[in-house]
Amino acid sequence: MEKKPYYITTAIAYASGKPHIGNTYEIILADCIARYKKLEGFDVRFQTGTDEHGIKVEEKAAAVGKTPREFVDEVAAEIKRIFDLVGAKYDRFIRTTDEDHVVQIQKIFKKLYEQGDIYKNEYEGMYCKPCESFFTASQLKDGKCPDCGRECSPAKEEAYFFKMSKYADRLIDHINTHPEFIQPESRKNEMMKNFLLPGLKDLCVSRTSVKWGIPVDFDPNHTVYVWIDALSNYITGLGYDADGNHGDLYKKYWPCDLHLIGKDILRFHTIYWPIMLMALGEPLPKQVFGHPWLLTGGEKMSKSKGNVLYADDLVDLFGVDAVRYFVVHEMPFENDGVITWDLLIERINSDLANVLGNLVNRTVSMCNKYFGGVVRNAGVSGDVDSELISLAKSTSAAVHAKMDELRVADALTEIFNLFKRCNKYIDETTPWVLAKNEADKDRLATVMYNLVESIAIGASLLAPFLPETAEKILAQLGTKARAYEELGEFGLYPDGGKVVEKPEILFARLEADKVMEQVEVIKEKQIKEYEEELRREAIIAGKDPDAQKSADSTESGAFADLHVPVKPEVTYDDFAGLEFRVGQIIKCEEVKGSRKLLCSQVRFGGEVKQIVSGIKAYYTPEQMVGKKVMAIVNLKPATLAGLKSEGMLLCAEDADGKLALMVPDKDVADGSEVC
RNA sequence: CGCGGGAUAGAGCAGUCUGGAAGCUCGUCGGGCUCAUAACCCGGAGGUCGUAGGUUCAAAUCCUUCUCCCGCAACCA
Repeated sequence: MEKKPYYITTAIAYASGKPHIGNTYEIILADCIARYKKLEGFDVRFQTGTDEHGIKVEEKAAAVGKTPREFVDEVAAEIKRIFDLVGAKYDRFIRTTDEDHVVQIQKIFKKLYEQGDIYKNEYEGMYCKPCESFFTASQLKDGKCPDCGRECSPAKEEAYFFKMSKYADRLIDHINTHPEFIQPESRKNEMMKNFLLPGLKDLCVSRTSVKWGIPVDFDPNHTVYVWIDALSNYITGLGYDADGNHGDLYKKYWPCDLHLIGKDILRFHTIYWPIMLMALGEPLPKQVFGHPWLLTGGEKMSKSKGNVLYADDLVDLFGVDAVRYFVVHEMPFENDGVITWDLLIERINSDLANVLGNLVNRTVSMCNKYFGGVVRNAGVSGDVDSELISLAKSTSAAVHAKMDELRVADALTEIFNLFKRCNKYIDETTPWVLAKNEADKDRLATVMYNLVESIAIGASLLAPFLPETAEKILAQLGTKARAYEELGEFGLYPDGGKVVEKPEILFARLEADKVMEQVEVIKEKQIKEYEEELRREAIIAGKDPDAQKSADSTESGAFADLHVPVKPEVTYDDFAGLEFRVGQIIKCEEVKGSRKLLCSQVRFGGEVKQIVSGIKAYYTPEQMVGKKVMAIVNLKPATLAGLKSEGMLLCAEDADGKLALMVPDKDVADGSEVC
């Protein structure tokens, strides 16, 4: 019988840096699903890879003095290394710089253009000349280029746009008639209400300002912008051909069974991607699952705090399967999951070391102790056997049910319930008591057989999730993994089989203190690397390399190199062009409908200006009133939340974005100039 | 009132759609056992299910109010 195809993909990782455990989680989850489907008898194809184009890669490469190509080669290799490290067995690791991908992207772009779905227009935004970059108004920092800090000016750029609106109704209809399309279902409403129902805007699909990307072949000034490039990997990786001469893989595996992605990019996968496919006349993926995030405690992962968790550090400390177990088990279906060192240690100790590892260990030990390692079904059953046996036989079905709903964490729990039941069975049957009485020998043999058989079933089910561990357990039991159809049966362990002489410890118990010592080392290393990175960026931003040397030699501690100027030098005239004055806040109120803004009336001598500031989180209007503050008063007025703002209050901002108003050290009259 | 999600035992979560005796894992306390990695098994304590109302014979679950978190979107001059 021909196997049914099953095609699963992850999002492709952006090749701008090393992926942390949150990114890696997705690969592990996908790998578990892929391996499980394989076990079930599907002809599985699993694709992952890297998204390598775009401005960020261009910049990062420049920061380390490399060409984009050299840079992405390195990062892609690193990402691949980490994916391999966690045991992911993908069938293709696609890179958006792969030749076959590039060719098809150009063809796809052309096809869409020729059939009128892509049209040329103008993109409007703020433009920074030195950086040759466009920014949206919201990306600007203090009205200036977020990268170099220089003035930006409104400009237009020629760009290609995709007619999203044309297909919106069809997509809405598809989503309504295919409730399983977007998972979890709660996300469906979000997409509908936020983006589809209010009306889709046409999507900008090319740039002239980004050079590192796939050129539009019929208009070489243009580069294909991220969406068409990245999303299409799911079909180009199968040999899709825009002219219709598809490869065999495409014919076999498309449409995709499951796109596994982070919840943050659900919008692109459930709106833009389906519409692109509609335009190309191809079938839509069957399901898109936006999985939640793994968070570290209440804190966000941040390199400057040294609390970013990387898969390779975790694997070093705990081993591959422990990491796989944790991330998959701890991740709930809809809400974000939490990962901390404490939780990690706790989980590994209680589930892997105590429940599973110890079970295998004590079982193998007893087999050796009582029967020289031989496992014999002597057929003397007891009352307590049936419960264990029926659980062992039904676990496979329970796992199947959970996996069908993509509840991978729950599937794992089902398997562990069987192992827990085994531990209980040992207590119920007390083999050590049976061993004392020669008359109970056959009963004892049967008990051991039931245990070995149950563990063999559990280990076979565990294989997709913890492949190494499953293999080790089966090897210790002296048997092989069961086929999927056999998992509902009990008694397949060969009568007279033999376990290994000495059980090997599967998961050693962890001592929290010792682990935390190693964690500290990792944290320090990370903070150092982060500082190194800042330093490099500072150099690129135009800092004198000689000054850099002296900073190196002073060794004046962690922060010595953190406050190097990152903006280019200015002349005194530049400075003198800015007018700062002391003003007194005479009135202040919250801006309605805004979460961050306060609107203040500030008196500068005879003049009162209205200034809107984003500091609601740090000051109440009452605290503001009466304060003498410093402000720039000749800034071009802007409109914020519908209110005119005629200046900007000066604040100190720390690394966390906390703000503190700058106030004069001594009491001075409002209106005084700051110079 | 921009959109959405969340609030359940010390910690991490399920249960909410389809009302019907508050559950799981870890931790903690007590007991049992000794084959095993101080493990395993049994039992206990611990929650007015965020607040305030409403519907109902019955509400964690349905409706309304408010508070606090978190995403996205934005307006962080």
